[in-house]
Amino acid sequence: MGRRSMPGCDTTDLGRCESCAVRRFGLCNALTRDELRQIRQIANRRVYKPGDQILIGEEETPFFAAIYSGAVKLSKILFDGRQQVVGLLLAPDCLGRVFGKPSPYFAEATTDVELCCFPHTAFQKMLDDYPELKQRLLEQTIDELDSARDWMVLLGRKSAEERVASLLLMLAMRLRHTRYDARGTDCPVVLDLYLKRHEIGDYLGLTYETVCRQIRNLCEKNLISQSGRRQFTVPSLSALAQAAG
Amino acid sequence: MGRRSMPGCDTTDLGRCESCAVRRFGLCNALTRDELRQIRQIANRRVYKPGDQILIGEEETPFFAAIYSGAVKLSKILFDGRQQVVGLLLAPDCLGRVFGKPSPYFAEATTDVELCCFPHTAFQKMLDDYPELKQRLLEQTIDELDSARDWMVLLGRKSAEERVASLLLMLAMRLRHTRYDARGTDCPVVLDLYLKRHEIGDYLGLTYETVCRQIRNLCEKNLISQSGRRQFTVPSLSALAQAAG
DNA sequence: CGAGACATTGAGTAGGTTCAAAGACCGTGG
DNA sequence: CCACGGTCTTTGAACCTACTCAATGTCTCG
Repeated sequence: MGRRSMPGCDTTDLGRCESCAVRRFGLCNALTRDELRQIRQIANRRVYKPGDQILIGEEETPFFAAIYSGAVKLSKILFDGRQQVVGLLLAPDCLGRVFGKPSPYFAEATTDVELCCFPHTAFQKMLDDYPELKQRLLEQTIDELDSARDWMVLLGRKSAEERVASLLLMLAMRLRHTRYDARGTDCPVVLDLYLKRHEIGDYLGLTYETVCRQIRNLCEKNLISQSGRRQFTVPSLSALAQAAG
Repeated sequence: MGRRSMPGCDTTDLGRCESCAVRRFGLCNALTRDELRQIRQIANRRVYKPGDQILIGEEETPFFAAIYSGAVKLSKILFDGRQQVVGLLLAPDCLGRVFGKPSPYFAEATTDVELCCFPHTAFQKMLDDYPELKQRLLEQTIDELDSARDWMVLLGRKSAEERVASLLLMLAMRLRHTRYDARGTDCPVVLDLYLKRHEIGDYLGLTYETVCRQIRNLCEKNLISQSGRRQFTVPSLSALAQAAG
């Protein structure tokens, strides 16, 4: 597994909060201007390249972080190497444990990633001081739980084709949501899949060969088209949703 | 699906908090005596029989509840009837949505169940007034998220035999934990599976026939023995853990 | 241009499903 | 108390989806 470069780590420079997805849709949305100014003080920025390990299963978590940009793959690995991706974290999501406990997951950057990291004790203090923040964290955790359970349905009960369709649909929906492209509900969506075929397989509980074949299937049915190896166009979300179960 | 009897509903009578699992290990553990006295006031008790629907997908949740006794099956159903159980809730667990949003799950009693129910607004006020309580709720939600992700590994990557072994292991561990049977780590455990074969299948992403066959397998390997149709004895947890992956 | 990683495609196989039938258990009522 | 009906469970045989193994193709980056 790629550990190509050491994760960079530099401090400050966060006048960027204004345009940040975490501020607009995520955790920091629960903060007033003053509180935001305060959380900036304890935050520091880290950047990663595709393939970098951000967290290593069972090791002490060094921080709690919000994702500023990029995509992070969260996974668990069985003793014999079988792997299951348990989450794909994008822009306004959070990463790591709140209370400093070791996180039982591996987290790997699948694109260039920028994190906004908070040291545990300082962040815990923020949580205690600002109930809105803790409330927001609770809500986000509940949403994550819902997604995890949706994925359980996918893994337990859906066919290979439905799984691939579901993944593309999920990403398309997310994209539409954070971009606020609320044009007519059913216009074409172009989306980038930041994952290799192998990783898609580990996310969907399939082998990569099966993923290939099912992508071809969906193309032949005109439910999607490939504009690049990892870029797809979805002509109709509702048609895709049909195929996703 | 069984809707055999109307759920009963009576009020008060909660001097039972002292011996309650929710008090000892769950939410109420975060409260002082005084605060407990207060939460009692807003609580009311509901009882259900096996097969009763407690929550119906997408309907407004009538309450937030802690489980006093019994087992509740949480599931999602696909348009064509395929079902996936996404959680099995036992004694100190909680049920329903905190903020009154509709819960996207079906909840069904699989044994006799007693719930301790809190109306939304009153409970939300408790949460706002007692940060410890909210903290506890957050921690429990994180634990649930971890379990859900463990289940994703099971559904995505484990064989039928490993799945059945994992389920029994999980229940045995839970049982040992709440009963505080900390005798030598590896003594025999007797456990009741409150689920029919069909429900086990829906939990493990298998058909009930496969569940049957795998139970037989495990018996033949002496990893478990059946003492009743739904009661099993696990001679060695560590041996079972081996088989569970 | 070549090497390596990633993706695609094909053929054969296996684990789990489906379909079918028989057996065990439980509560009910004669 | 036993017989009956329904539900749940067990077992068998055929089938199918997704996996495995293997070869070929394509992209990227030095």
